[in-house]
Amino acid sequence: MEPESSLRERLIDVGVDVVMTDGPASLGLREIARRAGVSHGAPRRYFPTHHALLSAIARRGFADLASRFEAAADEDAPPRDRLRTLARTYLRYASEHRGMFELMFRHDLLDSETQHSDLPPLRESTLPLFSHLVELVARHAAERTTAGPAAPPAVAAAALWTNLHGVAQLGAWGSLQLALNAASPGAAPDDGPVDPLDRLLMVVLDAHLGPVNA
Amino acid sequence: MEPESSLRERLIDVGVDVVMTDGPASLGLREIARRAGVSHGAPRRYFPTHHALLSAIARRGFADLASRFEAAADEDAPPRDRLRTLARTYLRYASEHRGMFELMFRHDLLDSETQHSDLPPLRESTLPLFSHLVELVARHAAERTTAGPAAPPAVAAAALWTNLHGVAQLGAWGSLQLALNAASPGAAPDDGPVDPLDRLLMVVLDAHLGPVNA
DNA sequence: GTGCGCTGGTAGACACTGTCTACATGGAAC
DNA sequence: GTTCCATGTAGACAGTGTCTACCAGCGCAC
Repeated sequence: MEPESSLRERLIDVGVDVVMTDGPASLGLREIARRAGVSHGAPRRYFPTHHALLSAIARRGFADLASRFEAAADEDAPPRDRLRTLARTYLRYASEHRGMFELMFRHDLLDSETQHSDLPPLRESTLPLFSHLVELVARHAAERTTAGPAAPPAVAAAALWTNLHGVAQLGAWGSLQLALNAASPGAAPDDGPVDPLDRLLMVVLDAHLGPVNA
Repeated sequence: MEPESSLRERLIDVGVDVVMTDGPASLGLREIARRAGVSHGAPRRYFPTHHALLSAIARRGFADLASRFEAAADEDAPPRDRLRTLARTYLRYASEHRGMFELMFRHDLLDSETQHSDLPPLRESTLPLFSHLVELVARHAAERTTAGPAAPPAVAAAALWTNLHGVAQLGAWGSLQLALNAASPGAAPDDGPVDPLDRLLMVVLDAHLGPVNA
């Protein structure tokens, strides 16, 4: 029923499906072609190289993530709440779409610089998100009345962003759970009233945005 | 002159050299064997699989990093200073040994779980560092007199660690510089009196450890 | 209507990879 | 002096990404 779903889109669809279920290791060019039901040379008509196809798949991931941010945004909420849901959305995406998230930051598999049609290069995909983050952080800082030479919003936002990314990355690897369990052996794996990663997120937000009761 | 530098060690040496200069993409099994001057089947005598050899190379990286921490440690300095040099050491290592750092966290290339001789599995390589971090964070928190229900040291340390890792990762990719430049277009690439990444590090430390003048 | 060219896909070759297996070779133990 | 084992060689195998030649349709000028 889809209007002439040209092979180009079908290849990306298949790739998205593969990376979601089996991870980037299964994203071979021939494998994608096989699952799409075409010969191994067919993708070449639309993507000059393997990396180009993977980049198109990753682009879907960035677009998906951005749409989740939009869907979860509540324009009327105070900046701090908006930042919290933004952070939660980021971490949820990373943990629920582990394979895609991994691909999105595997710059050795992507053409990060070159642009293929009239789209901007992949590396700039996170820029709109980042500027949004900067704006929210700036508004939050403006509302807080604590004095002191606050860091420029861009730097503060970068600090928060890198922290979220680090949590996502190390959490996806499992190192985080390992380290936390090793450091607090008293607690059972998940007997606490709250998910340990969620507790970590609260600490992270408190660190970058100040305690909630200030 | 080396006393019977058995091929096992030589392969690791060559691998370390390769990953330092050309990155993990050039760490093919046959490529390493070629540069070591042996046939492509030789490594199999010492490493049952390609991933095992890569894991041994990554292990060198973790050991190197740990020794740098030891070398830079000043036992008598206050916890906050020690944390700062630790953070600096981490980020310096990541930026100066980009390829090795990348390999160390490419779990798809490593045998993170299995142990090969009597060594602990690779995934636990960061545990000593982390417990050290927990200890320093705890001591720092104890010295600070600000009241409030501080987070448990393990969680606070995890928050700091993930932040450092995120800075290292996104910094290595270049996204950080891109984002910061895009957000503050007034500043020339490097006209500030201080390296932008260093400034970011200061903000990160302030966020997790409290402002320096408290 | 009959060629023409072009678009979109096929199929095979090439060099390369990691793994496996059969085979040399050399030195030490008995 | 012979056997045995450790160490390395060399070839095969399936698989990869890329490149190139080919080929089936199809619209379209003439």
